[in-house]
Amino acid sequence: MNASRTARERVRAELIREITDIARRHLATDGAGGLSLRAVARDMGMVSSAIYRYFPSRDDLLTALIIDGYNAIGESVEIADAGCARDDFTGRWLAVCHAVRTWALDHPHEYALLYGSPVPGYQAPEDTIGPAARDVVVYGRIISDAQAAGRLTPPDMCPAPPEVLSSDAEAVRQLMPGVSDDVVARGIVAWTGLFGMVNFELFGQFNNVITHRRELFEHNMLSLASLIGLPPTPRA
Amino acid sequence: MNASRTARERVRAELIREITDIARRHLATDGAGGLSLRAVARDMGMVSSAIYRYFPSRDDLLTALIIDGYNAIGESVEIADAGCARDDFTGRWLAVCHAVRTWALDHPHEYALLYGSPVPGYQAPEDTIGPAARDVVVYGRIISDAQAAGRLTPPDMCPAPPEVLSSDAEAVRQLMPGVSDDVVARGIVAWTGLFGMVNFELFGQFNNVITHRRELFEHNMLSLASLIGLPPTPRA
DNA sequence: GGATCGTCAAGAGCAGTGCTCTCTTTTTTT
DNA sequence: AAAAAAAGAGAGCACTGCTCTTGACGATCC
Repeated sequence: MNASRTARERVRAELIREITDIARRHLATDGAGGLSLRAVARDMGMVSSAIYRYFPSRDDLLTALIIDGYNAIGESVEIADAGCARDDFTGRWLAVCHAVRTWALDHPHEYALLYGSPVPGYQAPEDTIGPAARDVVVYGRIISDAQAAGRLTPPDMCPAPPEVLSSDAEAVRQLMPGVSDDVVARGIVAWTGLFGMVNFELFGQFNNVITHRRELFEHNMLSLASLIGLPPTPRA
Repeated sequence: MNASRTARERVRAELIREITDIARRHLATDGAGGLSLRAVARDMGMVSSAIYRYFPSRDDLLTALIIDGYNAIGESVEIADAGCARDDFTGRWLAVCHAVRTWALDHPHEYALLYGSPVPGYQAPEDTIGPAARDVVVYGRIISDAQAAGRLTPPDMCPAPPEVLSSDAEAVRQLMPGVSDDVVARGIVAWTGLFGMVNFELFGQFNNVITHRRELFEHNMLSLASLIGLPPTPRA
């Protein structure tokens, strides 16, 4: 009985996979707002109402795509980090930055779904916060590793973070154990700066202004690396 | 004839204003995707097709809202900057940062329209690039003023920007005359970092993680200020 | 083996959307 | 006053998300 039930379940799982695949294709071409259950159903040779057997609502389909997206960019970041020498902290940071940017440029609509404005009327459920952390976990490990190796020497040029931020810093420190509140704050600057750059490039703020985007991006990521206190050059 | 013609035109202008006002209210509550011409028409006691006399398409209405939004945030930034002592460069930078953040928090959906993911199927026309620059013009003037006053001393901690970026730097330098390529690049880091922070806060990336958001924001903006080379403390 | 029950596809239908057309009314111009 | 321009009203098209009912298929139990 277990086998037979699994047979059904397997068909179901396969259909769910096919639906999300087609939906992702639609997402890539038309964006989140253009994602239509009926169109997906048409592509599958199904009638629209049948889709609702698998996804109770359009938002549930979106949620599935969002989780997949977080996992995809997270995996991409993990692979990029894994391809670097463990003690090349700046290189690992740069690799992570380029992985984020490249993935974003390759999947603009999916990226917009993850890091752009929330889809109107859609509220991200709790299921998304786990996979959402995959990329930042990698980032935290880089900082933490550099700190442990004694290679983190942030330039002192601005006041330490105010006392009131210590509880927040403590929360973030779970991702990057062993670093000071100051480094936590700098880490947030760099991380948000990374996504700020990607957002500007992807959402059109650089149009008609910046042409050598990859070079500017890399240079700016190096600036942020030095703000964190990472060694000035990769492989140094 | 001029007066009579103006009479009609005045009614027309008034109606356009009323449409955009109602549309903005809908935008504030339902977001860009929930903006419905029919709903706006209903609120005005009009029939839906009549709206098309004033805005040929939903996208044109969106464009009007976007231009208004850029002007609103730009004006907000201008006022914030104008409220500071001219030689308090770090204070002016901080004021601009807070103006952007406050406006974003007060008008989240409008902000998302400007700096979030592009609305699906909507392509921003050229009309939007003028007003879009209002805030960054203020920013550029702060940097430029600080440079002219000899108060811009960027810490040297990372390599200068590569040669290939000089043409892009030249374009950006129109906003901040008199500064080096290095400062231009740092300026872009800070500017994108500002919006990166606001995006993270507004789009939910800080949920369940950061609680003292204003304090963290201000501290991080000070970090970025020191990266640019602005004096470490306001009013110094 | 046959009855039963859960799962699924199909279709009709509801309320809503952007947008286009035609027709009538109102206002301006001549 | 007549002609012309502008605006409102309404019907209609194609589309959307979603719900409900109907009928068929397949696994399960006696």
